[in-house]
Amino acid sequence: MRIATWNINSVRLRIHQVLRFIKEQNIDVMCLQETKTQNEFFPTDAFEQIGFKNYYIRGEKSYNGVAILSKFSFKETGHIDWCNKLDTRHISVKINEQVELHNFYVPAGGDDPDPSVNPKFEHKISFLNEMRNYFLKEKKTKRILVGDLNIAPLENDVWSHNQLINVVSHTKIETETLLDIIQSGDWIDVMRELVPHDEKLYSWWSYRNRNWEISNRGRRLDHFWTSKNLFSLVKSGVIYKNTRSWEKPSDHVPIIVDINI
DNA sequence: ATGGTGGAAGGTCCA
Repeated sequence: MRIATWNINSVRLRIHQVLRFIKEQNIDVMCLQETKTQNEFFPTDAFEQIGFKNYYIRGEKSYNGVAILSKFSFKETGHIDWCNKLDTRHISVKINEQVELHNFYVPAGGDDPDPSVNPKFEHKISFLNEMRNYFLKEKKTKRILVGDLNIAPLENDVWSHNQLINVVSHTKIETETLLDIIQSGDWIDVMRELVPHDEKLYSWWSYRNRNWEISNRGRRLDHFWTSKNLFSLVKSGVIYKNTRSWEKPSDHVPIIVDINI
């Protein structure tokens, strides 16, 4: 099964890019974040026309929004209203009898990495703590977790560890908390299991840099994890950088993982 | 220290 995750930054604006990506890369299960539309306006027809007749979407006006679309049938297992907010940042499904798939859009956290003055950063940290506590209780299950987690946890997940150490997405509290979620939840960070830690690895390049490819000031904000008890079935994984060069691109690029389930 | 760009809106908020 070939599963992909992509922060698409408006599914309606970039529907043709998503369809092109799915067809060119022969994706089976497509997970999206930042769809930025209510369910009634989600372009489900376009997905159905390429054989993606199964979907679980959860969106709101203008912000957030997550979706899982698939060639194969699955069972919706619901969503959690993290931090008691009714925002659309999470859904989960069972893609077979055994395996649960979680799709997350973690809060970006605003600019100031001080939870006492920046409520967005406080929200991000609270969200992460709730994620940690939730998955502590799920250790025996077979799980996949994907999405835009808005944190680059390792030194070579950013273009300059020293210059970004006080920048939201790479601060100590964020990176330590994310690594703790991985460790305490028996997760494997698939892309980092496949790529040595001394190699730079990014999934996002800011729109604010016109020469994004030359300057290459990226960050690895997007993630694909499996539970430890599932990782042996992972056959390959890539961060598919090509889409960042497409016309009117998302600032994030997809991750593709092949897994024998 | 600042601003750089993009999306959904049709204000400005958010990234």
